[in-house]
Amino acid sequence: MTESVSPLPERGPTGRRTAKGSLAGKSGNRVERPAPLRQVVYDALAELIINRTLEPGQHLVEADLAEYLGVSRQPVREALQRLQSEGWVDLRPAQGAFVHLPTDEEADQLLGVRAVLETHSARLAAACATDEDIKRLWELQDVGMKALAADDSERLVAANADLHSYITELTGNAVLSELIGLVDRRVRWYYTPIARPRGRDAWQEHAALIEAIAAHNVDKAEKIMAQHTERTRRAFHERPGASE
Amino acid sequence: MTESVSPLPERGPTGRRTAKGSLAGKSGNRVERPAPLRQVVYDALAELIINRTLEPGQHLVEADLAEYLGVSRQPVREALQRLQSEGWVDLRPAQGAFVHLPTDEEADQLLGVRAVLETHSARLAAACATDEDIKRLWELQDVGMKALAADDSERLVAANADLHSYITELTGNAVLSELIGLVDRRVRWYYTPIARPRGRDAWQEHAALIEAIAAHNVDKAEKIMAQHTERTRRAFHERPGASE
DNA sequence: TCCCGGGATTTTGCATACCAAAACCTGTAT
DNA sequence: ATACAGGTTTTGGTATGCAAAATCCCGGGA
Repeated sequence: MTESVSPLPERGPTGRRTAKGSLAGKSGNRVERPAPLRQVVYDALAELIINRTLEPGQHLVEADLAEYLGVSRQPVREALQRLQSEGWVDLRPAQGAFVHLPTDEEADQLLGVRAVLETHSARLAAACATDEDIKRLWELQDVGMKALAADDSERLVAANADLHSYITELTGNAVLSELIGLVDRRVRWYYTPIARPRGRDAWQEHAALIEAIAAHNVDKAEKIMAQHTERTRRAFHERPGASE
Repeated sequence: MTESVSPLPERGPTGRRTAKGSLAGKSGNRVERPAPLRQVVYDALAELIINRTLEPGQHLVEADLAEYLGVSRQPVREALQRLQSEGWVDLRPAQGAFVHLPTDEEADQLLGVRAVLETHSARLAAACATDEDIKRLWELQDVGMKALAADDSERLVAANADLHSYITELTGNAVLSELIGLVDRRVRWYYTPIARPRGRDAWQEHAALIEAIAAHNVDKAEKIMAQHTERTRRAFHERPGASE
């Protein structure tokens, strides 16, 4: 074998020809595409982790998960790696995946980062929200108040996530939205146990926040969000069972 | 086949027994472990993308990359998926990977997020830096000044990344460091073309920043970092070839 | 000439099978 | 109890096959 490595085949700068013609740029109702299996597996595992079916620290064996989900090891491996990159599992070399054990310190750091990102997000949202956006915010607020009245913890957490998520989308900064999405989803995991006691205050703060955004008062929106996220953080530390 | 899906095997709450005894918590000189192949492939591809061997928009064919790197398709797939999650490539379903085409808008959004994170990072760093840390910061500053004098663009970008990265580590917030690491690495990709003109000013600002951190003046450190990152953003927009 | 359409080709996504190395577990001898 | 030796489990990687989807190519019709 004297042959050296073969060079990468030349495929041109764009690989394929670029889209052109009258349809370019249209949002387009894409044809329905079945989700890749690795994505389905990812969602399934994330759900199992969030609802504590898979307990923190538990060893996840690829073959078992594959059999359980009725797929081969490949999509399971790929899902596990993504779960690792997003902090849901730890992948120990030659040992496999373990459901991540969140420490108090880590949760605090995560809540700190979240506070920074959400605060900035509130400022941007206040700057550019339209009347339509405001209307939608009040609708989401209403969903949350209903969940609060029904004392439904799960729906409450979901509504909270929806509201925060919608605010981040208002910013028009896709990078920021995506990052907050990652952080918030993990925060949500830690947050569940304090959702109930924190609920009433939190949703009052939400109302004040929406008012500030509606008034395009960027400084006020920023300040309220900073307080709101800081209080959530404090609530986490004062939760029953927190290590003092 | 009347058998339903089998339940997940019970493996106990922790899967394995937890470490205990006198060695618990020690940092431990781990035995040398060869890097997983997927990691090697990831690094190799990231390098090829950063140095523009793989051009933005180019179609990356798994089989070709695998042959080029002398590995099978599996580690290549896994590396590509991680590259996607970090914004280096776009993975289009049933079409494969394409080197990400950064748009001006996206770069701006990224620089915006970076500004927020780095600003917060500077504040935390100023609050808790030790004398040792300060010494190290000045050393890194020195490396940058030398690269500036030598007019070595590549080393300049690297030194810049090192300095910023070290500041984020000072915060003691691992989540924040990791997030900034992700964002900064992408920023660095866009940043390279403006490193030279921005250089002299940037390193003067670095010096002022280190002084503020050394004085534990959190507000000043925050303000300087905010200005610093905002000016970098501005420099990007005023770069030669920017679409007005 | 330009557009359209159908078949050949390429590439992905996933399944299956297999293997070496590493880590783990267990039972035995000290 | 501790240490060791051998068997088992699990990962990480390779190779291969295949269906579905997307692309490409080419020839015919407007």
